[in-house]
Amino acid sequence: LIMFFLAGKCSSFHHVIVETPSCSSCSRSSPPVVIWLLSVRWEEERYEDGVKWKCLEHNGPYFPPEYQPLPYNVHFFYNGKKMKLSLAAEEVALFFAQMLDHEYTTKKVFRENFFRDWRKEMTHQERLVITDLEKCDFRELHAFHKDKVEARKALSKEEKQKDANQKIVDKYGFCLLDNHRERIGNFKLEPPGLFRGRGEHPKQGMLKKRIQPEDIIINCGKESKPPAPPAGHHWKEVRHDNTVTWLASWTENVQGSIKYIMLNANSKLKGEKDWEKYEVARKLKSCVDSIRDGYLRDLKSKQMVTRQRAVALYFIDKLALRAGNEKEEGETADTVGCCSLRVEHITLHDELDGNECVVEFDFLGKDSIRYYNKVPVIKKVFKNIKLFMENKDPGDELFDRLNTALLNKHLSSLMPGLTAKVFRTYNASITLQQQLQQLTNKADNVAEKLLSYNRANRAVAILCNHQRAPPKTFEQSMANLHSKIVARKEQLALAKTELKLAKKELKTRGSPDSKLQRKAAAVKRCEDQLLKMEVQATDREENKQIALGTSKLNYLDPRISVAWCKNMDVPIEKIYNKTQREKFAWAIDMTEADFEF
DNA sequence: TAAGGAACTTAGCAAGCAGGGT
DNA sequence: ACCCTGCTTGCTAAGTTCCTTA
Repeated sequence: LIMFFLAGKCSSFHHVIVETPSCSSCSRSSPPVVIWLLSVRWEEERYEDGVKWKCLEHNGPYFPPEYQPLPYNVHFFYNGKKMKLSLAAEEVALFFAQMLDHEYTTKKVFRENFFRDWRKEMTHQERLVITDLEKCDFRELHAFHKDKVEARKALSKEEKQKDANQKIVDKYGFCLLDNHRERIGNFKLEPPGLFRGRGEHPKQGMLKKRIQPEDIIINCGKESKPPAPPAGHHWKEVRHDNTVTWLASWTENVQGSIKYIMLNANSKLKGEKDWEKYEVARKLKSCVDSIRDGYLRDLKSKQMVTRQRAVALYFIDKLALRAGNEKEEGETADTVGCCSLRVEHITLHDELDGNECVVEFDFLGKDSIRYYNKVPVIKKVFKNIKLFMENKDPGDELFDRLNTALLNKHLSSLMPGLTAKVFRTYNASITLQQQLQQLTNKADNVAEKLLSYNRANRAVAILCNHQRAPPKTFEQSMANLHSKIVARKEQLALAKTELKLAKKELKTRGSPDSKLQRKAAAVKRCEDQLLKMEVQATDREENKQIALGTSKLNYLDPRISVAWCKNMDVPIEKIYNKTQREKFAWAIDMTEADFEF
């Protein structure tokens, strides 16, 4: 061990138990002796530029089960008449039938796209007959599907299905990367179905085809045995590219984009990348002041591009907007980010609600989530925006001279590795750290500490606009919680009177002390539970439309949270569930209480 | 420099599941 | 033992960024 240490192969000893035995006769201590080595952090040799691994072995993707034809007593009807469909047409019909409970199957675009693609799967004969979607009756298929779901629900307690599933995971769920067994993130191929984009997607309803082995490129180590394709099939290609991290890829037919099978977030490869991301963000912390000075200066530039870049950066920094690449029209839902903002997305107010120079944002961002915000900005920014909007139509780009490539090129010249998205990471993490400092008070109990943590998390989620639809049962569950609180309050009052009674009894009749203690404990228990429930109610109410998960998983340096837990004496399990702990194992392992982002 | 391709991160939804309450 | 509810997990779409090609 010491030889490795001296050779620089091992940078630190983790969990090494050292004992200093004393001599039994003279009781002097001997030099420390390493008696137990639990784990050592090895400084594994860095691979040369761009190389991600040396050996990679896996069993390829798991294919979804083949289509099972409908039973004889389930019928499709066209124009009121029973009609037996070909296997291919039947499969696609069932996709549609399965979705019938969803509102979007009533949407015009969805139906048109579905019908067009469905007809492509039909035989010539079928195509001649089936010419109008309105005359199609999928009700029996729909009912068949619902029965199947019900049946599976009842069956799900049976363990045998779990067994089969476990076998699949064991075989396909892991790979061997540089002699480490690593979990794969998405080893199951996406099953065929109807595409449902988010928002008003022009391609919604189109058929997402079944992926064949012939569509798949396998990536694995040169020396390793490539996975075997399903019997009677072959892979599109087997390659050995160790500059990338994916194990398999294919081109998806609806958007024509490439999809990948990659490692789980808890893998070494992903963990290191995550750590790097936060290190870049921390580096931004050390130079963000001069970068801010820079773009504030640029607001006065003679060059229009420079001014637009400065205003865009101001938004990205202050509001944590995404970069906003331009998108091909008609291929995706109409959403924008910073650089692709259009005139119609902002309204300027010289004065609003007692603030001067207010910019009102209203646009659809990623996933067609609405961004709505009224932001007071500095005068120079306000004037510039006015200028950018002059003589433009609502549909014109606000930053007509700017795009993400230009912006990122500038950013990387200010700091290596700096891009627009680093600002989101940086501002999210620094906000969490500041909020935790402000909100947490050492005297709080665990429940209140956690409320503070969630509030800090919430501040970040609001900044990043991470929304969610309030759960359908939200009002109901709030009401339930409140009635429970009322009940608990009554119980508390009761416990208190009983305690008083016990006290009196003790004075007058000298009844046993243990009874008094029991009653006091009951009051305490009630108070604790009441507080816990009240905190929970507050938390839930404040969280109604906010999604905390995304920021926790992708934007907040886990070391901030780990250090906070250590300082606050809160178990890490209270803020990270099992998956999250696995993903952030690197941070949980290395972070000391004095960590500062 | 524009356009498209490739690789990887970020995102919300909903099915599934576990754990608490009755 | 059972049911409900809220969290976890899987899923896969939708972004960003960097690279390649013309």
